[in-house]
Amino acid sequence: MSDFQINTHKISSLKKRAGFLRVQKEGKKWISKSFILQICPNDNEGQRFGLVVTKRLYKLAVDRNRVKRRLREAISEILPSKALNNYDYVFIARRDTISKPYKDLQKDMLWCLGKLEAIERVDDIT
RNA sequence: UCAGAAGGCAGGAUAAUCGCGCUUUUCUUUAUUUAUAAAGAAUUGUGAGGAAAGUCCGGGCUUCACGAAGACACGAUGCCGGAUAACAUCCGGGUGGCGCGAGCCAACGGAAAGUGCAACAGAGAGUAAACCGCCCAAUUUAUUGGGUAAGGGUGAAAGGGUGCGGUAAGAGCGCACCGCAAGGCUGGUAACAGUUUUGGCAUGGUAAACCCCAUCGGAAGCAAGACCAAAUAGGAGUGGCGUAUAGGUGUGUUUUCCACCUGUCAUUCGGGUAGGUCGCUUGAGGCGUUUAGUAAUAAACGUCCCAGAUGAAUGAUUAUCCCCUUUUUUAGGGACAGAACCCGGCUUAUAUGCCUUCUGAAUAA
Repeated sequence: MSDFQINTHKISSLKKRAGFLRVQKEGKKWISKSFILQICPNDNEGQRFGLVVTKRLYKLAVDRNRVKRRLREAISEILPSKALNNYDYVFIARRDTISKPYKDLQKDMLWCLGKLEAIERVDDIT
């Protein structure tokens, strides 16, 4: 498993409720103004991401779809090149996600990853 | 020009970079029987709505039930004719109401089958009733007995209305006109309309109160359902015999009959959760022309293929233009809102712009 494979690997999405629950229970999380990020290592299944946009947050389907698209766009730009492989990432939308400019979303994502990745690197060293 | 009425259309535009679903073609790699499957890359085409929404009706499609007779429910619809696969929809007409008008609105069958309901006021509220008044009679001159629904008063509503005659005073008591009811005739497919004869006023309202009448209605839904299939549990189908007792099933409930099952014997073999594939988009399809019809719509011909996802693609960022608000340099904003098996409707939300026809008023010719 080389670094080259990480970059070309296509990120897949979490599809089962069980996967989300596992990340929530076993993973670590960091909260930004745009969203909440939860991460958790998986069994060599590559990078996987999940999106959570509850109906309570946005009443209209149009708004929920818009939030998901913006987050997915940012994920596909950042995750494969910057984040660790063989981890599951779950993004939970917050009330401000829809009104934040796109650049702020990118910044918050890098910030969250940085905070969480730093912890993981310490584990790798030890 | 102003004020309105009816109907229809559009639902920001263009470009650049990056990206997603499905799809066309090609190439590479891997596996095996020269072809197919899987993965990756490039490439072609395409990718939300008028309401995609609410899930309120009607269908298609799918599975189950698709025995007989009887009784009792339940739900929906409700002027007439037509359109349609069907409808609670649509079109045309009738009746009633509103508006100067164009037009709009209508749960619009039955109250002489029955039951119920109506506060307060009022003498009396439904087989009418005598408080005041009017008239007659009697007498103790102020009351009693009787007649009377024309007048007053009460009320949402007082048992036909107006006028004339009539009378003690009155009264459909009689007559005329209007209304009402029943019958006839004429027009209309019909709802209904017109007209005429008779009656002599009976039958107040409420059925989105129960109800009655007529018509219609099997149930559940694509998480329907079909197939491939790790796991797990032991069963499932078919045929014969039996059918004594008892129980169960037969899709609103229930009764009777009837059938089947729970029993036993023989025989056959798969079973179906995770996951996957199909169902899944060529259809009561769109567009155009012609013909028939007042119209809804139908027919014929030509032409087009126009989302098919499944933790759910249809986007992100930037620039220019357009529109709106504004402090007119600039800044902010772009209605309602996102397909989930598919159609026909209904209902609700909807910034802004545009078009057609018609009505009323004012002015000018």
